[in-house]
Amino acid sequence: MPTDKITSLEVAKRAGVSQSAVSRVFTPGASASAKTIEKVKRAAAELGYRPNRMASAMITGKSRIIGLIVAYLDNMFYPLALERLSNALQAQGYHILVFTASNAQERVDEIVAELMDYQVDGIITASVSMSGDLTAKCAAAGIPVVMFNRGQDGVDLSAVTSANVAGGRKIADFLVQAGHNRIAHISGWQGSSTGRDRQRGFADRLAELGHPAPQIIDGMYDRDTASAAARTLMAQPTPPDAIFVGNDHMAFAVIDTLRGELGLRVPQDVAIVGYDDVPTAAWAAYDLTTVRQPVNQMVQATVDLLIAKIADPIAPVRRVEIDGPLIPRGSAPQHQRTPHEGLL
Amino acid sequence: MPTDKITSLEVAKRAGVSQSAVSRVFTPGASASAKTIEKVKRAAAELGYRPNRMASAMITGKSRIIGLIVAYLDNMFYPLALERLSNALQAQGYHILVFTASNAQERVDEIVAELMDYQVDGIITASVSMSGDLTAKCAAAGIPVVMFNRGQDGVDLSAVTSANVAGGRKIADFLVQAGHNRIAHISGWQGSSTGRDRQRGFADRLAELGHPAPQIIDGMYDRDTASAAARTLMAQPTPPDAIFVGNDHMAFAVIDTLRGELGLRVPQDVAIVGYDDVPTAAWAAYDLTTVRQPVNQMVQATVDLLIAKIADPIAPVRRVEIDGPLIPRGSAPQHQRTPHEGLL
DNA sequence: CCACAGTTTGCAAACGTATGCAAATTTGAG
DNA sequence: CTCAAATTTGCATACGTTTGCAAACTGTGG
Repeated sequence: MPTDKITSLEVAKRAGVSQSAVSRVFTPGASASAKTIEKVKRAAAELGYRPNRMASAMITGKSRIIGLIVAYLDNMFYPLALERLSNALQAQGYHILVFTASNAQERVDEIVAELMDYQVDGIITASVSMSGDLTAKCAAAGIPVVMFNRGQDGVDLSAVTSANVAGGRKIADFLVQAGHNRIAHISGWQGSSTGRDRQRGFADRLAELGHPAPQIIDGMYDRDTASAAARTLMAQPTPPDAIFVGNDHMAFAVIDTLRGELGLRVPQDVAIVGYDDVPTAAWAAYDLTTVRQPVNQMVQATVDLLIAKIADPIAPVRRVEIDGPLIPRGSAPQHQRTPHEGLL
Repeated sequence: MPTDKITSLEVAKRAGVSQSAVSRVFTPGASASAKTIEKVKRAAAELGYRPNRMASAMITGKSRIIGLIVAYLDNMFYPLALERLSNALQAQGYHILVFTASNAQERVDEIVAELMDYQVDGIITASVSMSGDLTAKCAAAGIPVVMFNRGQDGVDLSAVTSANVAGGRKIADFLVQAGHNRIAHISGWQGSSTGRDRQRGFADRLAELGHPAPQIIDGMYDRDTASAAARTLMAQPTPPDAIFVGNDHMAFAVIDTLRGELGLRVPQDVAIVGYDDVPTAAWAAYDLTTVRQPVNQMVQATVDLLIAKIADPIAPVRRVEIDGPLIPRGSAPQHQRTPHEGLL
């Protein structure tokens, strides 16, 4: 082992300075003369020295690690967000420690405890909710938390989401404009703010436009549940001619079920609109009309909020909502629909 | 802040023992009397004490962090692997620190340096290659490395892959059996062992069966490149009647291009076979015949190899290949094909 | 009741870095 | 060239844990 463990002391010895000098050269805010910097950098380079982050973390309390708690990775929206978050944080000198929380609540508590063991500088939660006392614990420990793509009432945590209510409204406008009059909704999980908000915006806007309340089934953000919901909807005497599905992941399942299992045409028999605009939505097989969640902007906002809170613990809690456009594609055409009674 | 920083010393004081006793209670291998354990655990619980991992990491050199270097997350195979790896490692008390390597080689070097800063106990690389001197550096630093879903020649690193050569052969057998005689291949990136091995198994087996060498285009594991390759193949005077595409991710693009853009029928005009069996392959829109990569087994083998190497640095380097079945689906039916001259 | 082996315990010294403090050095103005 | 102000430097300590060592304690057979 030629280059096993090089400490700042060895570098100091070789550079002919004190250990503190070496430390200062590698500490951003510290003062050192140009001459010292030069000598130390040279010696460090020759020995292949790099500061030991663990030692540094212990003394400063800053690990430069961000804990990410994530539940599902099968909805492509999250892997993408993870990738972008990781890149954005790497650019700032942070890295992501991943914690997968199958789902259950008590697991989240245990996970946060583990996170604190690692002295993480901040926590990002994605597709998962934290209990109130847990957030209290984080606050007490002084760990900034930002919720990504999920809000939570009655908890003073920063959160970044897309403008879900506005998105739901856009879809209502779009479907009404396109001439649909039997409109249904397979909603996102009603236990999540995203699911509720999208549904609320959608239903409220339909009501404003004088449309009857849409039939709604909770799809639970689950493919099978969404497929079952689609079957239920279409088995009725007067099936819908348009369905807003609470996210793209479920929308794909719904389209598969309609086309493959029920022999229906999308969009001719039923128009389908999703939410997220994951890459697959643009694939020809689905060509899904959907509302885009601007991942990059959401990621940037999340990172900014977190970094700000780490730098200044007094930074205020904020709820950021980022608006995303409706992307019209083939599964729900934009133009006025020719009158057509669909199935019946 | 009620519970800010509780150290082992405070617990010791409250429990009426020495600080070392507290440490020993929380250190698996250490000895402590039942009475002491009881007292310490009680005091720790009352104060909400948890050992500081950073301090522990500094002194033992073990961080219980595994570095994961991953390039793309848009091929669903990797998010799934990440999720499974994270779960498997969490079960062993380890966690994953994510490093996204866009792709470039020099980035990987920098990333490994950063990894070493964090004193990671081990490294898993997925969809990315390490240079030889880099592996030397890791070996020198005593950091075990396991390559996931990628082999590398001339480098003594442990690697876990599926049986790619065998998989390629299975596909050759399958397509020949189904009666195809104009067989082409849009290969995985030839810079990767997976791409090369699948191609080799496929081409070798076709030759063994007395078939002419298939036409091969490198799809680079990229959707656009694969689509372009599909266009090129089908634009020929005698287009293929079956294409083996190097992974599912590209196969979806190929199917979209064939059906949407070229107006061809899959499987009637061209049969398509993929590789990976990501969840989307089972979706009705694609219903893709493919060779399954047994993610769970691959993950388990990876974790086992890594843990073994961490526990015992002398553990031998191993190459594990796990065989996966061909999953027949609609994109390339199993039964004998009725004679049919396809396009021409 | 004693000697002895086996446990358990506390003491103190690490681990590698950051940082307050005071001494030493450099800088700049007059 | 001188002196004060500003900057740089080294010393020593602290961070929270693990661990070798020797002392104290436990239980056992004679």
